[in-house]
Order: sequence, then C-alpha cells, then structure tokens
Amino acid sequence: MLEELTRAIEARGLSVGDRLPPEIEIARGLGISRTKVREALTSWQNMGIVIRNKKAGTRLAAEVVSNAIHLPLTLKIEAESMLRTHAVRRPLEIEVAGLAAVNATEHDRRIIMARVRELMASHTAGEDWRQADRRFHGALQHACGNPLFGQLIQQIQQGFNEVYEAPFGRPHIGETSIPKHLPMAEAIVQGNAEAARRLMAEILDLVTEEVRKVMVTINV
Amino acid sequence: MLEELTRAIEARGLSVGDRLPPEIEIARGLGISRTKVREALTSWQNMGIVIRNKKAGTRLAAEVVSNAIHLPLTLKIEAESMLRTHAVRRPLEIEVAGLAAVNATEHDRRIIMARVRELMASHTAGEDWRQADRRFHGALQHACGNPLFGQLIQQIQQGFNEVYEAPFGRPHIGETSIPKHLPMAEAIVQGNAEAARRLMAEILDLVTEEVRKVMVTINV
DNA sequence: AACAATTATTTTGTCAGACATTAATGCGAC
DNA sequence: GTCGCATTAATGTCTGACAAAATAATTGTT
Repeated sequence: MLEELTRAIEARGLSVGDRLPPEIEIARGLGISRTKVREALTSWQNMGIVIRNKKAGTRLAAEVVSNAIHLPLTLKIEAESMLRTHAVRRPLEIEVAGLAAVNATEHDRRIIMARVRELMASHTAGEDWRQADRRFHGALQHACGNPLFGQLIQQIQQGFNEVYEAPFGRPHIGETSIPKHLPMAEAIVQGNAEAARRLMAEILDLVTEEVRKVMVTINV
Repeated sequence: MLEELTRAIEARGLSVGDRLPPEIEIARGLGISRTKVREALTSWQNMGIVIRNKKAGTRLAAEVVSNAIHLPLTLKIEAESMLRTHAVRRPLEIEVAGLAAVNATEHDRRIIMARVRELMASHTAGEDWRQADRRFHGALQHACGNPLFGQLIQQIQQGFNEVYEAPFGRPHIGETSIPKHLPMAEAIVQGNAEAARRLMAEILDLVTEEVRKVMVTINV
C-alpha cells in the first residue's frame, strides 16, 4: 500500500509542500478503500512525511523516495542509507551483546538458545530467515536488562524498514554472518561478555561488507 | 489515545509477551471506537511495540513506559533515553550544518534566515518555540543537499517524540541554546562550514546539559 | 466600496456495523 | 496417537454515514 502510494506520488512529480488528492480520490484511483489509504497516510504522518489538515487536505512534508528495485540510482541511495543506519546501530547492538552476557537470567538464556536454533534451522532450510533474525536480536535486547536499548534499536530500524526494506529484503544479504550467530549466543549464555561483544561486532561488519558489495555491483 | 492505552496497560501490569484484550473490548473499555484503537495499535506496531496476529490477538513486543510526568523514576528513564537519542543525532546534525554551509542555494539561504527570525520572534514573544525550532532544523536538513540526513534525523526523532515528548515538552528545555541559532544561521549563509559545525555542536551540547540538569533535579 | 459577520462547502476525523481472512483449537475418524 | 476437518475467535478490510474544522463564498453594514 505504502509502495503504491509512493509510486503514485512519484509519477505525479509531487515534491515537498505539494498537496495530495483527497483521501477518497486516492482510494478510488488505487481501487482500495479509504480505510487503507488513511492507514498508510497515518503511518506517513507518524514518520513526519505528510501533514494533514481538515479543509486544506494532506501535504507532503518530506521528500518521498521510492524503493523501486529496478532503478540502480535508487538502489545505491538506499544502500548508503542502510550503511548509515547500520553505523548508528552498531555501537548499540555491541553494547546489548555485552550486557546480555552479564545480565541474562536463566529464562533469557533458554530463549536465546531457542531463537538461535530457530535461526539456524530457518537458514539451512533455505527459508526467509529475516524474521527469525529479528526475533533472535529481540531476545538479546530483552536479556540485556535495559529496555531502552531495545526500544532505540527497534525504532531506528523500524522507521527505515517501512521505507527501505524492500530492495534488501532478499534473503542473501547478511548470509555470511549467520554462522557466527551460534558462537555468539553461546558466548552470551556462558557469560563471556568480551567474546559476545567481539562476535556481535564481527557479525555487523560482515553485513556492512555485503551491503558494500551490492553497491559496487550496482555501480559498476 | 496512545497515552490512555499506555496507562491502561500499566494499570494491568502487562509486560513483554503478554496479550492485550481484543480490540473491541479495549474500545468498549475506553469508550471509543474500534477505529481509534486500531489506529493507535497500528502506530505501536510500526514502532515495534506490539505484534498482531489474527486469532492469537495482540501481544506486547516491547516494554511500555508511560510518560506520566508525576513519576520521578519514569522521568529519569525518559531523560536517559533522550540523552541517548541526542547522542545519536549529534554527529548527524553537525554534519548537516557543515554540508548546508557548503551546499545551500540562494533560495535555501533566504529560507534559513527567515526561519531563524521566526524562531527568535517566537522565543522573545514567550510562545512555544518548538515547532519553529523544528522548522529551522528542517530547513537546514533540506539545504544540506542530501535528503537522507533529514530523513534519518526525522525518523530517529519522530519515533521518540510520540512516546517521549510529553515530559520534555515544556518550552524551557533548550532555552539557553536559542540565542546561538542566529550566529549559526549566519555562519551557514556565509558558507563558513567550520563555524557552522562548531556552533551546531555547542547548541546540541547546551540541550544535553539542560536535560542533565533536569535529571539531577529529579534525582536529588 | 470596504470590511465584518455569517453561511456554505470541502476535506479530514470518527464512528458503527458487516463481512473476509487467518490461525489456533477441539473433535472425530482412522 | 495422529491426521484432517469443522469450529471459532481474533485481526483485517470495506462501506456508508455523520462530526468537526478550516477555507471559501456570500451577505449585511457602514
């Protein structure tokens, strides 16, 4: 839905300050209900992309960038933005790994091992392991004892996912890092904070490396 | 709406993994329509706070922290989270200031000066200057030439605003930094990147300092 | 004619109700 | 006991109506 809206806006060449058609016309134009249009617009409103006023209608407050996968330029921009997000997350995730090694309860440890096993299984089965990955990292964030880390990371990632996830949604990104998850989980369960931090850093850097490769592939 | 839901959840003592009542019951309980409840839950879903499943219902995926101003402990947690957000934004905002000094067009420069004048006017008039402040920084982000900076900052801030803005919404936070905005705007308009970066850093650090003061006040 | 007050209109915001879809659960046949 | 089917309880979607607000138009007054 957000994607269709994005495409429609790009096709019209709308930019910051411009007004969108009334909700009901958008709905008719896309052949969906006003409910869905409103949901998408509310999401954009929360992200600060549009401003809504009663009689005045809805206006763009930020530039809308499509995640159309076929455009090399767009893909490159998205790769850069992903690297940036990653750079912000990196120190947080590392801290989470270290804290989890120290603070995890017995219950946390069981969940962490269960999640990492799910991740490995999902990966070896050739499925889309992204959700399993998210759950695994979620377990770490919960185990670290400070809910603020988890909230911060999730909000940074979440805001981006909605706009930027599509092109990198294909399962092969981050694949090299998967095998490192098991040793890291074990380090956390054993309470080895130093090893946990080091392995988390290695995992994140492998992902970064793979995104960079995609960029090169695209740019050449 | 989100606040009421937050309070209701706290009152019930729900924590991560627990299930919320069905939407229709929440609606009845709060005396509002299911539409509004769904809107609020969708917002939380986008922020990664709840997970929704058809038959299984809605479960908490992250701890919900009320922004009730009367609780010292909560306020302290929120102050910490604000400091963290600030630490993430700091390097980005500084980069934006530097880039804006180099890349701003004549049009951008006029807008920046207009916005900083609005900010000063709003402040001397004793009004709530937060929106003017946001517009000013938005102008800088637009002028810096790379829309990704603006999007990143806005999304980091936006995700937090919804949950954390209330307690620090009172206009006095950041007041000492306001007078520094005019010199910074001038530095940018004059193309002095170094000065722009330095002044932006000073502004951000003044805000940090004020948040710290609030924390001390609360903790003593 | 200029300006103020009032009315009309357009658009978002909210609501209620119905139905579709999905996934857990219970039950029965094998 | 286990597989499959029906049940069912929840979210997801659609429709239509009305409320609220802000702009636009119109009317009244000086």
